[in-house]
Amino acid sequence: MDKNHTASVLIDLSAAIVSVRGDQPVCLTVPDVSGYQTPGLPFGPFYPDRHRTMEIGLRQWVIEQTALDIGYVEQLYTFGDRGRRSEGADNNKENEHIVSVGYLALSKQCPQPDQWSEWYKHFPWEDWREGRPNILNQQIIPYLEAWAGSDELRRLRLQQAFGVPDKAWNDEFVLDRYELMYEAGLVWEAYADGRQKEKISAQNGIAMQLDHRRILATAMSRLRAKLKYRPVVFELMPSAFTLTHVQKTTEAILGALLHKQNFRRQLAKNELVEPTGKMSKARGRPAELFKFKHDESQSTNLPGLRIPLGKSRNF
Amino acid sequence: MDKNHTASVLIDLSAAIVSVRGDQPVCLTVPDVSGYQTPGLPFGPFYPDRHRTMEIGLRQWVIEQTALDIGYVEQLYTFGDRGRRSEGADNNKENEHIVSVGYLALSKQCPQPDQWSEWYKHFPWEDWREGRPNILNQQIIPYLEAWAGSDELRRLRLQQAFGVPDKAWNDEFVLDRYELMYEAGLVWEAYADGRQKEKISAQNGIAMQLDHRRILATAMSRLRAKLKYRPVVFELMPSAFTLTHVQKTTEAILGALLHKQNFRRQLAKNELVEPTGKMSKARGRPAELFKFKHDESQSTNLPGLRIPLGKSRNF
DNA sequence: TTAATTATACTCAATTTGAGCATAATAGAG
DNA sequence: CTCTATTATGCTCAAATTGAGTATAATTAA
Repeated sequence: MDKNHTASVLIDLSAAIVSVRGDQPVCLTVPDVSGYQTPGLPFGPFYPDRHRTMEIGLRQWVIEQTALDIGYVEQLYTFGDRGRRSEGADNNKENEHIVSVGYLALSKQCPQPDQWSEWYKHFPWEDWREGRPNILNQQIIPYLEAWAGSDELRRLRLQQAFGVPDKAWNDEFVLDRYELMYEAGLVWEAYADGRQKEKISAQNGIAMQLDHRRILATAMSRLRAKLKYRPVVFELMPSAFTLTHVQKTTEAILGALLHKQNFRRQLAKNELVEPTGKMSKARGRPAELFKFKHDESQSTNLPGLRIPLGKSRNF
Repeated sequence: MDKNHTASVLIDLSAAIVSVRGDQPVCLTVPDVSGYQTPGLPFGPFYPDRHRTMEIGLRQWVIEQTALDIGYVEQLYTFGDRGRRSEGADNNKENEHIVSVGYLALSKQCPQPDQWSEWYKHFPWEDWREGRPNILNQQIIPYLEAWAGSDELRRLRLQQAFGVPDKAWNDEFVLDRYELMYEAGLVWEAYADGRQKEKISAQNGIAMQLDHRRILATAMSRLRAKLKYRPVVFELMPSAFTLTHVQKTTEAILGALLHKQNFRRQLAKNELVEPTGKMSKARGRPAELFKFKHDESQSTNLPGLRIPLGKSRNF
């Protein structure tokens, strides 16, 4: 190993801080700084001699910058290739390289509505709650088909990620779909990174700064997967809630509708909730209010919801 | 954010390169350098201006140093806290901080037997193929019970990780168990890091350098989990194999025995293998030789083995 | 030729899933 | 006060999957 190469880097801790507002999953964003109208994920530097672990460092700047109470935090992925980042007018001395460590954090509340951006504005093809999104057949699939042409490998990846022509849609493959669209030049970021010469015509969702939409896609994939075997939904719920509320929150994240009675059966079987004795009042028959049965410390290792793995989700 | 703190770090890419030799999962290790008799995982520095992504950087030094053909590579976790590392006599200028990015890599072969270390020498409590390991009841559990005392939180974590007293053993919680043992001062690394004053008497598995045993535990957890829903076993198999061979390999990684007929039914149902027409010859009735049905490019997104999630595994 | 060994086909009860109907409890309209 | 819209919840039932076998086949080694 020769030493003619620099190995010193700066570390950014980027966070996809997720919450659910009404029936929409949202993500904390910071306003545009680059001149484009693209929001970004919040991030802060990691100071290794100030914080013992990166997670502590992350929690620190989240508290300082947002005053949010984030309970659940999970490391997503470490990206060594940030594309255009290092050319910018940042405060890094002499064009130093930046590695970004992406985190997923869950928040029960989302105050200051304008700072939270809805997932499906950035990924309109991922919300199947009202049937197959039109943007797929009208925009995305035809473009991707053309891009694949007769390339066998590309067609296989297309089939895997988007289920075309005959396979089922898998809600967990958010990242795969985004990366395929990036490679095919179907998202703005591909143009911004110089992979694509012409600016694309269609707005395939609102773009984000740097690789932030990729980090969000990673967060969505991970959260959708985790939901099915660990009880993380409750990190997004208030202390007391109705079963329907849990279901609506789950459906928002999955971008798909679930069978009501079967959903409740899973909750009951796994003993994830217990009644508070109180009732909610709204339109219709009042619903019982429940609370999550277990404390934070062990919540990550509990069974989860056992949601069907993607059958019957092909419309 | 003040700037009185340094933010510049060096990046190590550490790899748990896993293979299976006979009926034992093994991991590539490098000999001791620190004077203790503890092996370590191989690692190399990341040069951000030489390699576009960290995975490329990793593959590069693996090829240079080991000449191994690693197909499957997956990022595990990025650790910001390496304990004793920065005090060492390393070649980093002025005590620079090191962040280590852990990777899991799978190799079909493992030449040079002395360089590969068996998993269960480092984690003897994780191999349940011949029943519940004695070391649990004779060493580990009594110590942990004493450590927990009447602390409610500690007892809960103990129950989660080790299943005591009445819950089932979950083969995926390798990391949780290791970290609990570390906190309780039951492994050598806790002593080496200065968390534990006295050197522990019992050898609870062979220790490793720095945080390498933690990285290996992360790799084991991830691989055991992944095995159940993605067909990664085939990354450890030769091009043609018998169904029994697949099962033995799976059992080695899980550290648990599986029901033969049901295992084969899963393989058949998910259409993961296809016959080659050839037969193996050994003792007993010859077995048909199969090959993995799909190419590398999509293998990560295929269904997998759907192995029971940990029932009936409490002896 | 026989025993030991390994492979594979087939069976069956228990459990889980997918999908639905039936009934209960409320608010608000008339 | 009664009816209707609305939401909650209990219950059923067929289909699929899982867990745990038994039975039989094809080899090698003695």
